[in-house]
Amino acid sequence: MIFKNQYEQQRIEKGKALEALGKNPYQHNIVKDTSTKEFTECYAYVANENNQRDENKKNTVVGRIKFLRHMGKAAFAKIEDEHGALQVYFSKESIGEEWFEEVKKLVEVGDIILATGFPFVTKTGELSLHAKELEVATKSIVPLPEKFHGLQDKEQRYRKRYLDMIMNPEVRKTFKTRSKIVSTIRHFFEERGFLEVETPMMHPIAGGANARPFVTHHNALDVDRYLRIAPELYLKRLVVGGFEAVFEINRNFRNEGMDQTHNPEFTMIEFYWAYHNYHDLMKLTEEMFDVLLKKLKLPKKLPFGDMEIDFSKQFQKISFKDALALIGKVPYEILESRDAIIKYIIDSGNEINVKLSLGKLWEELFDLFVEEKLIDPTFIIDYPIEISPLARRSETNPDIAERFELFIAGREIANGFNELNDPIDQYNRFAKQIEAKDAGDDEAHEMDEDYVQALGYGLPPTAGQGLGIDRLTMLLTNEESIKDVILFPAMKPINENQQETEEY
RNA sequence: GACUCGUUAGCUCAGCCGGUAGAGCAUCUCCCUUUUAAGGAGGUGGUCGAUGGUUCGAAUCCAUCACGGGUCACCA
Repeated sequence: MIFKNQYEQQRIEKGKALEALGKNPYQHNIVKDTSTKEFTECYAYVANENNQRDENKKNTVVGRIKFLRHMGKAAFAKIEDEHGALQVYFSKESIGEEWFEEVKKLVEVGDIILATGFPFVTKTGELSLHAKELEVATKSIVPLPEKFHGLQDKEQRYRKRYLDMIMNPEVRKTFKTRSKIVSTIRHFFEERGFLEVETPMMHPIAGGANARPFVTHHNALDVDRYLRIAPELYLKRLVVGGFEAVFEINRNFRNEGMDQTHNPEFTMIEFYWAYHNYHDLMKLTEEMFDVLLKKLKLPKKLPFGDMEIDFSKQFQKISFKDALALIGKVPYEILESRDAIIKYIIDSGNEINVKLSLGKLWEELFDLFVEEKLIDPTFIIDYPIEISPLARRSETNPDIAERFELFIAGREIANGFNELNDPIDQYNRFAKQIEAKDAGDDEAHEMDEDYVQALGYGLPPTAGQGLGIDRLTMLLTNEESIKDVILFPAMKPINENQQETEEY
């Protein structure tokens, strides 16, 4: 039996008692004509009326009881709906003696009630609804957590997000903001002529990023499929096909560790823009942040944790190499020497794999000395080619990719580049990845011949970018854990031995 | 994966120099017709995350396991 504790049993009995009185504890066809927010806004004038009430008005409000105070022959219930809260007053006199006595016994915190009556202001000055009718819309069986401290336990908050939402209104606010972020971005791209598309989530080859994929099996075809780690290669196929500006906002899946900034499924927007370059992308990204801050009514000096992020100036642009020297304070003169870099890293008290190539060592230096210092929005440009397998090579410097990443608050937020569209070069880079894979790098890209084939038909000059929606949301809602911006974050199932499977 | 902290009533927590459990809120029974975490009186409720061990005796000490938080690693 699921509802086995004494409180739940008691509440089930109360539901039955309501039924015995001819009151369905799970009504459906109830009519609500006013939200708590509309009620408080509409009747603000009542405070100025002579007797502090307007008995000519009649409204029906529905909400979940969060507080309930019985005072003998009268009672106050604070009800909450999606947009606000309202105090409902009812008494023996107002709803009838018999029903009042039943309500006293059978209605409690957690229940969803419907109250009909007129607006008035209490002695203490709170605009309230004076109920003439009171009905139970939904009887709640499981008691709510304590009213003052609410639900604190993070595990319960993530596992039972619905309860978290009932108890913590700011959680609802965060997810509304997330929704607004997504819709703002969607409109931003649509307005600029981008076409939203949906590409496969199940891939025969996991490509477009360096990550371990989830594997599943398609029975009818008897083949394994990989949950996508990135939509990149499909979106670029669409550009080959003639869509010159496309975007997709959807989930990626990566079979890796979880922490404050990583969830196995996370949301990305990727967009591809033919006949544009990565400088256009950076400009577009700045515009997008501008629009986002305006839409969300956020200040240009955005607080985040104990930082303040300055969006009032143009985003800084600095090359990868300059960032190492100027921001990371790594001496310029060691940057061309693998041995010198290795020595520098070890001397600074860090461990390093001495087999790494120069490009990978630069990446290590960046992660160690630069990334966390990039608080205000900063584009790092001109990446080493060998850590950019899908990016176009610079015409002036073959070691450099025409690529940027955007960092804010010490974190990577976006990654964009001019797309590699030379099919032969792409084939060779895949081949190199295969070698790495054979050498034991299980995150190296796989050969995707169909993709190379697509490039063979001609991918126009195109710039493409990916931006993590979850991390963006963290930034704009000032949340420090990705779990706080994902409605149902990944959690380990509770041990089966401890679960009961008795029948109800 | 490593380290670390945590898991006690429905919820929030105390107890942890070993002697088989406490508070507040909630719930139950009363009183109370303008309360704001309402108030007053009295009650119910817990195999102290699980399994072993040490001990005359374990919520408390030890070990293993489960789940969670944090840090690190992995990971863009």
